[in-house]
Amino acid sequence: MLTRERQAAIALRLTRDGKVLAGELAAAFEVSEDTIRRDLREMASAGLCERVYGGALARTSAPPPPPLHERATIAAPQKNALAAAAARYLVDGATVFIDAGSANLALAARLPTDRRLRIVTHSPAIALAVPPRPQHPVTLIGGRYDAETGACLGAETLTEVERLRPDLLVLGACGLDAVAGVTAFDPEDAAIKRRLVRSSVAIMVLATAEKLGTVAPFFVVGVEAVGRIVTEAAAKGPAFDALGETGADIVLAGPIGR
Amino acid sequence: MLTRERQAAIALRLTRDGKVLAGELAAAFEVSEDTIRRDLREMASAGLCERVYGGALARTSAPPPPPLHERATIAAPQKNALAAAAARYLVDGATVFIDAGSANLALAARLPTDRRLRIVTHSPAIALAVPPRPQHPVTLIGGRYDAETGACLGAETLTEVERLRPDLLVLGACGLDAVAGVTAFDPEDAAIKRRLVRSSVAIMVLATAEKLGTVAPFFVVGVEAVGRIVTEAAAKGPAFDALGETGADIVLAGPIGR
DNA sequence: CAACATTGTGCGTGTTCATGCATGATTCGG
DNA sequence: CCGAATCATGCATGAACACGCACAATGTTG
Repeated sequence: MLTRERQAAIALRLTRDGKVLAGELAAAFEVSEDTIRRDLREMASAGLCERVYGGALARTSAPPPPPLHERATIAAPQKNALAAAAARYLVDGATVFIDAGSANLALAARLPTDRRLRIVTHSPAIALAVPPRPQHPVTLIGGRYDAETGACLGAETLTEVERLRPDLLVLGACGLDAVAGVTAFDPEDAAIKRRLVRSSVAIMVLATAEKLGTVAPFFVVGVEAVGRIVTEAAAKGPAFDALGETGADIVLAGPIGR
Repeated sequence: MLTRERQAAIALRLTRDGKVLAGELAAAFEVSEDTIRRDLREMASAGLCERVYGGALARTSAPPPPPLHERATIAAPQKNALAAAAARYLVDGATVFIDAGSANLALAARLPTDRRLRIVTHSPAIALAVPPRPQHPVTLIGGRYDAETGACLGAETLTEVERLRPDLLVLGACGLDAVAGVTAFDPEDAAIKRRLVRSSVAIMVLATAEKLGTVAPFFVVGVEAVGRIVTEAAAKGPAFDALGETGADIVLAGPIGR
């Protein structure tokens, strides 16, 4: 029996019984308990189960996706490169709505200091990320705070958002696909995004390579409405080519220092 | 049995019974009381229970307010009387938005059968309460369901709501005061209510006696915007008199059979 | 083909953990 | 204020554990 095969069988038992015992598994698969423990350790570090004394438990509740400030630390170089590339398209004097998202957070942190930009956001993390400078005043839209998306959502936020007419919307995308368009994980988030799209003059999306070609459950807007997509050179592939045919202005971000 | 498993079982008993006894648990799980005490200590430090002499109590953080269908059973005769009085003001052919609330639920259940009324609501309970009749078509507005208020709230709901122009809004009021106006317990609920008020032609509020003169945290609309208030004869008092001076049409509901 | 790297496994060793018991302190109820 | 119940703490014990090492099977390179 292959190791991966055995681990898959353990995962099956986990979902079926909610727990597994190390000794039990060792007997069932005719391997030593050490091997089982190694399996469980591996699976736990991959987030497939919770390791406890005597065995392992199935991951209870929803596997909590890392909050925004943690997402910001993964693939940080790529996101900084995206932000640097996107920053070139922020025109002096514009009112820019920055949607929630880790790539957008990077943009907020490295706004070009040589241009005046009025920043509006419904994400507290982004509001905090903008370095305090007189040329970059920040307006934070409030509402019911949702830790998952890292933004304020709900009816109150929507009411505030619809009063805005930003020159540029830096839209966050949980998924970006030529056919499915921009999609989001949360229905409330998607509703806010849709409203933002309607009221914004121009739209720009920052998307790391792994977002391209992926689809999240809730539709926001088609790609044809997005004027500019900033992504990585590493993203080239079928999904990238399909996006290029939609007419959007695609900007490739290289390493920062280029 | 795994330690964590046992603690989960204890947590289950806690939520079910509200309390647990150390000796009882020791017998049930066939471990020493020391082990149970260790469990309870651990759980208490994790905030899962409150440690007391002899056992532990469930964390009484949020006292769960009774859901809508339970609130409907308290003061039911008064609410039915309000509903009967309010029903007289539903004009044939009107589109009526019925806001969430137990008094409004009573109204939905006893709509006058001799008039055609297009019912719109964002409360599933109210949609279900309307007896299925061809002259009373029901439109349910969706969104994120909130069990506390018994209605759909959030950005999606607001988006749908603002497309409506109902002839009459039967507004729910958590508090009704001559000075503070109509107020609500939930900010999201209040935001939806405000939008409904803006788009409705006429507004009617059903308020039991105990609502009069009370104030909830979130402002919805001043009393001057409410065209008709239906309340109980038993409500007469200072708060009632103050309301009368605002110019609203005050309707007193008597016992049903009068 | 031979030498080498990689991987999965089992075993030995020392460590950590869960548990029950003993002990003395604390709390409760009368 | 006293006895009984309950508790926290320390300790002993055995089970479960992580780690390092050896070995075999397999794949890789020269």
